[in-house]
Amino acid sequence: MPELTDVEGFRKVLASCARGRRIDQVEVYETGVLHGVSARRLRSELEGRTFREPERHGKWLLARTDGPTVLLHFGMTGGLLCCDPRDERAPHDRITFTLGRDRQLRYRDQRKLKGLWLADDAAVARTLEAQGPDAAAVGRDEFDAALARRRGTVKSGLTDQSVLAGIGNLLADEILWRARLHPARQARDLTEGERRRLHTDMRRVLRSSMKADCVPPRRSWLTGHRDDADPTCPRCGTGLHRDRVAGRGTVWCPNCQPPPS
DNA sequence: GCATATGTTATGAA
DNA sequence: TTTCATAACATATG
Repeated sequence: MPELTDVEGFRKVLASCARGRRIDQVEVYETGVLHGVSARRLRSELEGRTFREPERHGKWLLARTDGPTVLLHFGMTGGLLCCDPRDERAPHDRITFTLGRDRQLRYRDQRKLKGLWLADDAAVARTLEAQGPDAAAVGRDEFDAALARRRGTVKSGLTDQSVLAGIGNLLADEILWRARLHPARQARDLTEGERRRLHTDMRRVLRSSMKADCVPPRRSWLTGHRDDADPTCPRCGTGLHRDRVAGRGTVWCPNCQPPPS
């Protein structure tokens, strides 16, 4: 699931569930999601600490404490839940943080593609250095500059986390459809007007998606049609095309999004 | 068995 | 140096 919008939802879960609360107990059920830290050290570094205001950059969630920061990445199937410690554990609950008598934060992940890192401020900075500006915060000029110097397709530019942080496969298709740009257009070939439109529509898509904590599968959106057996464009009724662009399954409207010439 | 899945990264090639 | 496709990672589903 997790793109910027989903991770922003997890940030809200973390803030409302855990901010200001003391970590009484850390339980590791699957060490495969730990990176560069043992279960023993994770426990000893975090138990007794208090969660502070969490932050997000792109698809990274920064769980700040009064000690080290827990960096979380959710891969394709990860999530963060606020539970009661007495709730039955789900098969894919990998790490739990018990916060007092009636709260437990759970990192749940089926595929274990990513996971948790324990980081001091310098390590946090190193991780974020590799990331482009956050897609939900980037201004038009910076967005413009990043795309104008980018070679390759506009879709690969949007989804490259070192160019722009937070856009995944679903969001990229939705944004390009909204801006009426074919995903295989060369980023450098976009006119200034097209880049401006792309920035505006990206902000629109992100704002609506962040309200829903996901890319909403509404029937008025591309995402609401992409899994149909015979999908059509909600704007013009034309049959949608599907192919591989930038290495990912990509859906677009051949009428609204004219191919590169 | 095959292909697919909202993510990242190592690898080799263009 | 950048960008591309591909495979790999681990798991589920159609």
